[in-house]
Formats: sequence, structure tokens, C-alpha cells
Amino acid sequence: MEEKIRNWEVLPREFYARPSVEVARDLLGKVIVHGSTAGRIVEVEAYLGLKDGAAHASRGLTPRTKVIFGPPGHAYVYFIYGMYECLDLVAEPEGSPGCVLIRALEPVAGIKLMMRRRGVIRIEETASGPGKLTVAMAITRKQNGADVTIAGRPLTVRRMPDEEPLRVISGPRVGIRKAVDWPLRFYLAGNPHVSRPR
DNA sequence: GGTAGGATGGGCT
DNA sequence: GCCCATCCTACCC
Repeated sequence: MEEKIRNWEVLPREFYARPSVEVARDLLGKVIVHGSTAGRIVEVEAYLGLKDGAAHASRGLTPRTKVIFGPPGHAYVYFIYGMYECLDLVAEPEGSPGCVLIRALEPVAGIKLMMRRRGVIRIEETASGPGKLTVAMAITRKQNGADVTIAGRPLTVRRMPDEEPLRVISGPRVGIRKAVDWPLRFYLAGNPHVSRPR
């Protein structure tokens, strides 16, 4: 990782201890750092609690969902479709379920390594999907439950010092069968790393 | 440009 | 046994 990134502010736990929709929107433009790789968040989805039929947490507290009910600012990493892993960041105060699925990143550091892990030659194919970005950044279920608010840990989320205003588009979440009309997906307008433009 | 179908295994009823 | 917060390939305009 480039040395400058190591000096960027790590988002504190208070950032995550808010309603999931607010946390989702505000995570856009922030940077996920894992090992020597880093990527700017360009697409997210909020998942709520018991009322949100599409959310894993809607089934209640189980071995898998206990991280979502735990303290905010931790990673929730789950296995899906027998093949892929997806990264969420836990929101809401402890005891209140809610999380944000990271759906796409714009590679920022360790770009060649990320592309090599993915086996792609175009940067836009590197992390433009929730299953793609975990491969590119080597994030696995080993990181499930990891605290992302502590500088010095391998997995952190940081604020760029020169963050600019963002044009955000919201719409329905992708790949779900329940609560399909809730506009809980947020992404950066015109960004080529978004998984599904429009 | 587009999409239909298959890969593949864990979680939960 | 069924469902899945996905991705890639083959195939078809």
C-alpha cells in the first residue's frame, strides 16, 4: 500500500452507529484498505433488520447473522452461491441489526495485484461487483467479524483527505426477490466501476 | 449489443 | 430439499 494511504483517517465506530441507510450513503467515496490493496467505494446497498425480507438479519439471530446484531464497525463476510464471498460493514448500534453491502470499488492501490487475482486486463472488470471485489482484495470469511475501525489492522476503511462532493443515484437493490422496490442501492453517477449502470 | 443457463456449497426449514 | 445480497460462458442477434 502506498505510504500516504496509511495516514488517511480511519472511520471511527461512531460513523457506523447510525441508521443503515445513512451509513450506506456516506460510505460512498470512502476507501477500503486490505493489506497492500485499496479501493474507493462506488456502489453500496443497505440491508435492514426484521422488517427487511431481503436481509439475512430478517430471520433473526443465528450463528451466521450474529455479527450483524453485534457492535458496528465490523466486517460481515458471507459465502454465497457455493462460490463467492461478499463483504458488508455492520451499522446501527449494538443489538440493532443492519449492514451495508459493498457492491463495487474503484481500485486505488495495489491495482496490478488486484487485476492479477481476478485474471482481468481491464481495470473496470476488477472490482465491479460484490463477488469480484472480495477476490481482488483477498477478503474471505476469515475476515468475518473483523473490527475495521482500528488503524494498524489489515482491514480498515478510511477517508480520503481531498474528498469531493459526489453525485449519488439511488434505486432498487440487485439480485433479491423480496422488498424489491425499496430504493436502498446507492452508486456514483457515471462511475465506470459500478456493477450495473442504470 | 444482448441473455439463458450452469457452476457449486452453506444455511436454514 | 430449497433457496440463495453472483459471475462467467456460450450463444444469439
